[in-house]
Amino acid sequence: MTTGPRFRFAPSPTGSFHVGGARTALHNWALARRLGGTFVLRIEDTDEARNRPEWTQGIIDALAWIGISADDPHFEGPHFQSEFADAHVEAARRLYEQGDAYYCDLTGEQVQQRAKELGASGYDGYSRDRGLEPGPGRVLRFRVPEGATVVHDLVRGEVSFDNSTIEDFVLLRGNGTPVFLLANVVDDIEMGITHVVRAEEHLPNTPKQQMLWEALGHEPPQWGHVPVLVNEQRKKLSKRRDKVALEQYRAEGYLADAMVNYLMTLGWTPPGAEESGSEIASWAEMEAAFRLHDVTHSPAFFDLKKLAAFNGDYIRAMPIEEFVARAVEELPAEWDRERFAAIAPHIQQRLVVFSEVPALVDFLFWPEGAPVVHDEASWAKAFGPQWAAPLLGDVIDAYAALEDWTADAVKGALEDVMARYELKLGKAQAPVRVATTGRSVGPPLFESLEVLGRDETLRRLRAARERADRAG
RNA sequence: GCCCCCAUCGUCUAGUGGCCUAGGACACCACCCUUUCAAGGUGGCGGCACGGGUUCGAAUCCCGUUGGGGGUGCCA
Repeated sequence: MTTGPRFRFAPSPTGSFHVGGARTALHNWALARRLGGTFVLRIEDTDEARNRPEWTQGIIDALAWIGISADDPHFEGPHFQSEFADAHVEAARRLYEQGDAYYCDLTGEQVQQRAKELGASGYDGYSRDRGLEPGPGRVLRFRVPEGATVVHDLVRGEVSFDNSTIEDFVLLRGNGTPVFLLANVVDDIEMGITHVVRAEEHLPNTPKQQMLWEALGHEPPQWGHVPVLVNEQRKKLSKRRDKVALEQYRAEGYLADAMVNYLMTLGWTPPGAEESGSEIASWAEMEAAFRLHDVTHSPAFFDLKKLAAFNGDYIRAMPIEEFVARAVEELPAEWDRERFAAIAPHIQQRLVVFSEVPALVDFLFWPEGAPVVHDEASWAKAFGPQWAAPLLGDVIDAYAALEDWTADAVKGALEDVMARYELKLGKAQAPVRVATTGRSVGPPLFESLEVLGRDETLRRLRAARERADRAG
């Protein structure tokens, strides 16, 4: 066990990694590294329905993707909650023997029934002084002491709870298994955790857990509750309604650095943002500057548009070789890599996510001689004007006669032709673009045609000319 | 219902009593550039929820209201 503060990240395996979890993991990671401490990964695997080995690997992979590497000396784990099963039972036994907990034979339904009759809000302490022994179906409940519990939170300061509003909560189920509240605390004690940084939804659990730490004879950890991430309805991001799987963003071609940078701006401002007019910051900068004290107190909307903007920025900032290497992953196997590399510099600044790559350049990879499928709206617009078809004819002649097939030459030839029609380039390029790419938007035309090659360009141009003539 | 948290442009935020006629980013709009679309440049729109205090002075401190959120399980 290392010295220094010990942070923990304790996800339960569910088959996908939540972006909100990613953010708290990042917070813990930044703190653990900056303070020379340890980031402990503990998988909360006690719910048997959620225990699958591949899910654990999924968590490790997701963490690694956002830079939290299991190979880093500050990383410890994975540990599993199930490792501490004996300690959970032992802690419960101790609490019972100390008189800090007692058994109760009421079922959940009976508790509700009583509360209803009494007009109380929850369990009323019915078995507190009944001296019940352990037994099947009997739950162990914590005897909440009188007074108040004050939680010192690194994000929000002092939060105080009147203990009379906290019911005697369950520690051990009727079947003897521990509930989250107990297991979580015992795990943290066993692992020597000093800092519990997690989402705000756990704040109401905190006084209960703090009492448990104290009853078990330990000084409670430093707490830090960061605000939750919400959707446009301002509800907590949920797996059911919202796109929350980190894996999905990764698959769509979001860059890990962009995701990390964006996530960190939620509830916190990276250093230098004000002066530079940019929230783009490296992990090293953010790690060095991150303080829980500076984290905002209110929920943050997870904004896809802003994430996209970050991603576009990061894509544009990539060295071209790196960009090509990443973009190529999106291409069908049969597409020529060299041909793609030739056009790559022209699409880099037009991307938001990498999954858009194939659709941007597909016209360069259609099988030789295949008919161009024209987008009809684009065709109608480009070939609406009277001059379009004749101009296309002249362009064909000019291209056929061209000595060099370079972007500059191709552009020059079109300019010569369009001058006779008294057209501007913006207009004149339209029929050529639609004829060769099928669409009215795309990468720069002449560079594209250079890559396409003279023969294929001419073939597509002639096919379009024929179609235009046929239409009259 | 009860407990807790929160409240600055549409969104993310800067702001910790005077530097604020409230700054930045994303989005949006306009213009410039231009080979379509982007990118880039310039400019614009737009906010301290409300009401009381405290103070010479409040976005900043206190109280209340309203509004949002979270929790309230023998889930985690």
